[in-house]
Formats: sequence, C-alpha cells, structure tokens
Amino acid sequence: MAKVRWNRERHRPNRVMAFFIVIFVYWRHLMSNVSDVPYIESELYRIRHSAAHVMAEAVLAYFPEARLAIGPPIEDGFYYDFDLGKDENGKPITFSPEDLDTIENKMKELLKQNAVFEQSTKSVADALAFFAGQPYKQELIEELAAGKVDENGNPVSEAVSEVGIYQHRNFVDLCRGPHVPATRNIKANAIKLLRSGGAYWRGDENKPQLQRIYGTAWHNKVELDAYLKRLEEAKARDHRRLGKQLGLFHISQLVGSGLPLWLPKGTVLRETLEGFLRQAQLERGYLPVITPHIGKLDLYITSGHYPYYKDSQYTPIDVDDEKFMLKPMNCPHHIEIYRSEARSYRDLPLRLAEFGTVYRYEQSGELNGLTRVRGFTVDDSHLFVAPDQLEEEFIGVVDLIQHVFKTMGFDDFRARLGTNDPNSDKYAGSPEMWQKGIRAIRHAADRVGMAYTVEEGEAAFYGPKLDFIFRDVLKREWQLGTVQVDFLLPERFDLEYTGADGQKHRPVMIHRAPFGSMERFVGILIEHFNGAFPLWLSPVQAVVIPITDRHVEYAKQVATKLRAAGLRVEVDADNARMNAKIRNAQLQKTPYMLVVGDAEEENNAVAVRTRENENRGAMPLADFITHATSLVQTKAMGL
RNA sequence: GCCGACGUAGCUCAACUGGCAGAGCAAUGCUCUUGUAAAGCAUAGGUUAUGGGUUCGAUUCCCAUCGUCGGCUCCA
Repeated sequence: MAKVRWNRERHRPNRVMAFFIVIFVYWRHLMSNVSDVPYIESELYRIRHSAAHVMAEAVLAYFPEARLAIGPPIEDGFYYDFDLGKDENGKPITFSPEDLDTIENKMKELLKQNAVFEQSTKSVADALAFFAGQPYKQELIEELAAGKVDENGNPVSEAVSEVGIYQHRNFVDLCRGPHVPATRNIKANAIKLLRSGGAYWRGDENKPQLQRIYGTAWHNKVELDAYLKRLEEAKARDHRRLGKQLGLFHISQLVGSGLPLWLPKGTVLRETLEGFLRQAQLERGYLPVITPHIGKLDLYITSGHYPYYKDSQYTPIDVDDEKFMLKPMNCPHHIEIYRSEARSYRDLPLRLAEFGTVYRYEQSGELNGLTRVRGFTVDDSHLFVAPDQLEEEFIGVVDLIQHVFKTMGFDDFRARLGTNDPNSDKYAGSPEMWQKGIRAIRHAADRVGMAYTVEEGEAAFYGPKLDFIFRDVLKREWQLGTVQVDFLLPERFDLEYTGADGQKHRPVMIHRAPFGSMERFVGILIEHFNGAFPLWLSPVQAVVIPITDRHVEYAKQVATKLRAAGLRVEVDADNARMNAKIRNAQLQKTPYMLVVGDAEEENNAVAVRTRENENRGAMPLADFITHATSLVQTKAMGL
C-alpha cells in the first residue's frame, strides 16, 4: 500500500515533503467521490511513474554517461536519482537549474512523440548482463534475486528468478510498473520539474550521493496549475516569513543558528499557550517544578541518555574538575526531584510539570525556523505512578492532550503507537519491559476508544509511546503531543516508594508533552492559522484607530478601559490617515480595529471592524468589551 | 554533516559582459486633520556577510569561513 510506504516521510517536519503530502491528500479527497482506488492503482500513479521514465530518457539525452538508480512516483509527483559521474577535478557532476529547464523541454518534446510502454521480463542472469554498466540496477537485481529488499527498501517476500522490464523507444528500465499505455497519456503541459538536490543511494549517508530530480505530473494543466498555486500559498504562510512580518520571533546570526529570540508579540502568544496549559494541569493535579539548564555528565550517564544520544548532545562544559551538560532532556532532573525525599504510595501519582528548555545539537542542514531548533522548551511532565495506576494515568494524559488539541481547534488528528524495532540496538531495557509498556498503552487506548496505528521503530529509547499527529488546514501532518511509558529510568535511578504493605516498590514513569515543544508548536500554529490567531491567542487583540489627532485622547481612554478588562490593545496614534492605519492592522492580522472619531467620542462608543473585512459599525464600548472578553474566555475561534 | 543555489539599507529587491551602489516600503522631520486596505514633501540610512587573492580598478572573477534556502541524512 502506498499509504504504508510513505509513512516515514509523512512524519518528517520537512517542508517540501509536507507539500507532497498536501497534494496527495488533497488529490485523494478530490478523487474520493469519483473512485476509491488506492493511489498505487490510480492513473495518476501510472502517469507519474511513466513521467519518471521519460525524465530519465531526457537526462540520458544530455548525460549519456549517467547511471540510473531509482525513479518512483511519490505523493504529488515523482523523482529519479542519477549518478552523473565526476568531472575532471574529481567532483561529482550535478544538475544546474538550467539543466532542469533543458531536461523539462526535452521531456515535453519526447512526450509528443508517441511511444508505447512495453512490458517484458528477463531472467536474473539476462538482466544482470543487460544492465552491465548500470551498477545500481545490478545491485537492485541482485537484492531481488536474493529475496532481500525491493527498490524502495521494502522487504521482498521471496527471491525472484525473473525481473520486470519496461521499455519505450530505446529507454529500457528495470521496473515492475505499472505504466500508462503510451507517452501520449501524459500531457506535456501537465508536468513540471521542480528541483534537484543530492540524495544518498538507498538513503544511506555512507553510500554514494546521487543527484535527484523532483518533478510533478497531473492529469491536465488545470490540475498542475492548481498544485503550483497551492505551493505558492503554502509558501506565503511559511512561519519564518510570517514570524518576521508579524514580529513574533527573530533568529540572530550573532546569537546563533537554531536559537530563536522571542519578540514581545511572540512571547505573548507563547505565554498565553503556557498559561492555558498550566491551568489545565493545575486542574488535573500536576505540580510545577523548575530545574536548571545544565546538569552533571554523570546524571546523563546514569539515565542512559549520554551513550545513546551522544551525537546530538553538546560537548560537556568543564567546570572546575567536573563536566556538565547542557540538558538534552528534563527527565533526569525531575527524577532527582522524585528522589529528594522518601516516597510513599500515598504520594503517587506524582505529576511534576515544567516548561523545560533543552538543548540538542542538530546538524546545520536540519535547522528550520521554529520547527527545528537547537534550543527549545518542552511542555514537559513526568508522572511517577504505581504500576496499578499506570493505565488510569495514561488515560488521564490522553484526555489532557485531546483537551488541548480541541481547544486549539485541532479537530483533525490521529494517534500512532511507536514500538521498538527488535533488530535495532537503539533501544534499552528488557523485552518484558517493552511488552508491558506496549500492552498498557494498547489497553488504555482501547478503553478510551482511541484508534491508532502501530509503527515499529518509532519508540523512545526507554519505552514505547503514543504520539498525536495533527493535520493542519493544508492537510500536512505534524507530530505534536506525545505520551511515553517508561519502566527503564525508574530502574536506572533505582526509584522506589513504600507501599501499603510496608515494602519497597518501583514506580513506573510516564513522560508526556501535549504541545511537544513550544517553538515547533508555535511554528505550526502560525502556519495553521496563517498568522490570524484566534482572539484569545492574538498578541494584539484590538487596535484603536483615532481618525484625527483630536481623537487620540479618547482613543487612549478606550485602550485603558479595554486593558482593564484584560484585553491586549494598542493605540495607533501615528501621523497617518485612518485608511493607512486600517491597512497596517489588516496586514498585522489584528482581530479588531476600533475606529474612533467625533461620533464615537460623543456616544462612548467604538466603530468595530474585523480583520475579516467586516465593518460592524458603532457599538457602545461596554458592549464591545463584553463581546470580546467572552470570546477570549471561551477561547472561541470566531470574532 | 553531504550535494546545490544564494548572501547588496531594518524589510522586499535593482545595478549589461569588472568602471563613482539605486528604488519602494519602514524610520525621522514638516505639511495636511482625514470615516473603513497605502496623503504629500524632505532627511537620514551601506567597509555590498566576513577574511584573503587576481586586477590600474571587484557588489561583479577566484579561494576560505560564516549564514540562509532547497534536497539528502538525522531528530530523545
């Protein structure tokens, strides 16, 4: 199933892949009324697969020495990987942007000459001989013959003796199809090459780096144009762009990459979110704690973080004769709070919560605005529970996360159970622990009737987890909230409590974060709402606009009253015309513009305009305050 | 980290093959006192990311470093 195959990519917070997802899902939505065939069986899939072949044919016209790797259809298009060899200096030959234009034009020319896609098979031996000089194809054939993995790295059920071949004109490729009948089934004006870039053979950074070209292909030009327009729209709501325009955050080169500075407006937004969660946690019996940003290296050696994640932690800091780490996680610190006194079963469940800032080394090429940073704040909590409380507490956390998501207006989300990969050494603890954790999560999810998918290899190193994956208005998926069950750290730190029986018992830990990280969450919020946040989250909820200088005094009085009612207000007293002030407020996506002139001043009123271009006319100030404060209180989405 | 593109005023962008670095917006000052998406005039703003090199002369060509963007890889 295509759905499964692309799953890994779906969860990467990667912009371009996200775009692929957008279109794929949008397309499926469009087509859902027409037919329910899976993507892999659809005509669009065949068009894209065939377009990849034609692209390879076009590349060979200009780079006859190119060696072909793989060229599959993907969510909204296709790609093909090539090894173009090296130049005289020994540097890999790459595609220039001009090359893409040339190749695209060649493709269009080739598409117009109608060529039939013909399928055949070759024995493994014949195929190896035929693809002599194509080492990547040979490797694929050998792996198929050995019954290992197919071209997408998926396990093959059994060894094959024959491989599929597709040919059109002189272009022959190892391929199991399916394809469109002939090149005329691909419209030349419905394809476009989008970008090129390096890509490791088989996705392995220890293997050669190939040159990948991404393209997109659709049934017709209308669909292509709609897709390109969608890409533009997504670009316009990029949180990095909006963050700058709306004055939410700034990344200074002098402070450092991946270390965002929160500007006043961004801080108001973030603190509002934090305040909301603090309140929700207070109601659920969480206890606040605060811990420092560094801790001794030994702490992380004890916890096991250091050996497992050495590569993504900063080098220890030498202080006197000891080494300290910038904390990569909050749990060890919270564990030390648990251990600060003798615990009894009466203390449990103990729910310690902190907006804890952590630092992780991310490779420079991975940084991205607020969604991928090197220092970020987790809305963290660790629940220390007795084994028989585990399920109940887990359900409580799931309930909290659902509450948070629903309040944000996030209706479209799903859950994913991440389990360990038994073949990987990435995971600590005994198989029994893992089974116990997974069983507890499944049981809890079943009890609350929560559907989830299971993905092997998506667990934390210390235990299985349930992730909440949110789909934004552009239908992109983001992993946000997470709940993790942990039997390991309590053991590593030898945690215990005295039970009613007077004996020592070991607690279980639950790690959880509804937002995930404040940085990423705000980044996603910006894009989801396109910067037009619900009133309760808007950094500036209303701007008072005096029509002339003589109305500034009244405008200030209005602002004072609004502030007294708890609203965030600005007065635009600039020497500018009202129209310009309205325009500015619109561009800042300020929810309400309150225009005040002679008429309003006389009647103690404000003329209400919304960012939705709705002019509601004059209204008594008291009425506006009642209206706005009630919307804030209920965290309403509308204005 | 790897491959590629790029880095000019606070922001968005110009400057043909090397020949005195420019515009709009924003900022500041003045005039206008305005009724629902941009009033007018003026002023100021730059070691063209940083450091080397080639050249009579470098924003432009070359090298290195840093950073941004797009891919890849990674992501507790």
